Amino acid sequence: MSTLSIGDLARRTGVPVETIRYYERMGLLPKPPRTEGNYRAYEAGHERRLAFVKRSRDLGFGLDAIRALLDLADGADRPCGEVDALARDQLAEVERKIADLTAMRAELQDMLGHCRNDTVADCEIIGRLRGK
Amino acid sequence: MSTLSIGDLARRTGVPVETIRYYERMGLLPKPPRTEGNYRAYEAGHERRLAFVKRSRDLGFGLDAIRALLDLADGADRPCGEVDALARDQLAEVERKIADLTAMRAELQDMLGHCRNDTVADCEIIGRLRGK
DNA sequence: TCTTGACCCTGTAGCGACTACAGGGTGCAG
DNA sequence: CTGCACCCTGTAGTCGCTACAGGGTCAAGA
Repeated sequence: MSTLSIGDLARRTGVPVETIRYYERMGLLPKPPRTEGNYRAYEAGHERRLAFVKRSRDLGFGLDAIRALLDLADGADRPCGEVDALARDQLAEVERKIADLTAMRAELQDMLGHCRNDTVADCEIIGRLRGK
Repeated sequence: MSTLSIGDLARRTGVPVETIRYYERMGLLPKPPRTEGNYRAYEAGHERRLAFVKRSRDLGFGLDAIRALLDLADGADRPCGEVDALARDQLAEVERKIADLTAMRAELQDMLGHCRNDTVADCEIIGRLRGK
């Protein structure tokens, strides 16, 4: 056969077996045909779809957005404005998180830079957590 | 009275009422005394402690780390090496997240930069999600 | 043939840090 | 005395997995 077990698919895509089953339950992957012994039997189309999901997850898209992207990807003739909008929303979200984390990093670095390694009573870090 | 209701405390600290009750259940805040009508009655010490928790959360510390920081903050005479270590761990975590998000941002920006706003079939974004 | 072990199945519970009810009680102003 | 804002407990939902428990399947080796 040219079919893949769920374990094969997991190895090829780097997505854990449990996560593949989870994506199926969430409606991101179609239910594959089963073997006589009730094992899932995947084909190349399933692997491509899962790879799409994984790349989208790696870019931080949520499962709802990925469902939408998959739907859009299936309609070849439609304009890609909606795809663009989803990507833009995701970029905005990523930039918001970077801004938050950059502020945290600055404060943590500053706290650590002032640490004189003495007792907790005089600790700059504790002092700032208590309210500067 | 100089005591605060949970709503007062929420307004003063910017921490939602439900979250304050949650922190109490999680052992981050001591159980406050109650009024006759079974309302929580907070004092200044509670407000300081909650402010400490909030500042720590704003820096991204997890609740376990905050519990540890609170314990350390109470022992004034001990050296602050453990505090330092917790802050360093947190900084490393923040830097890891920034690195991940920065890579996502670059890829999203690149995808959007190549979008020629035509049909989904030729869409650069979809194309890259499918596997470049 | 039997057994071992790796794999697969379903269903459910747990994670972190909240958030959102449902279904009730309290307390004060008009 | 009647609203209404506020408070109480307890439980369930969020997101995206992850980790069992308790079983079934299947191929290789003794």
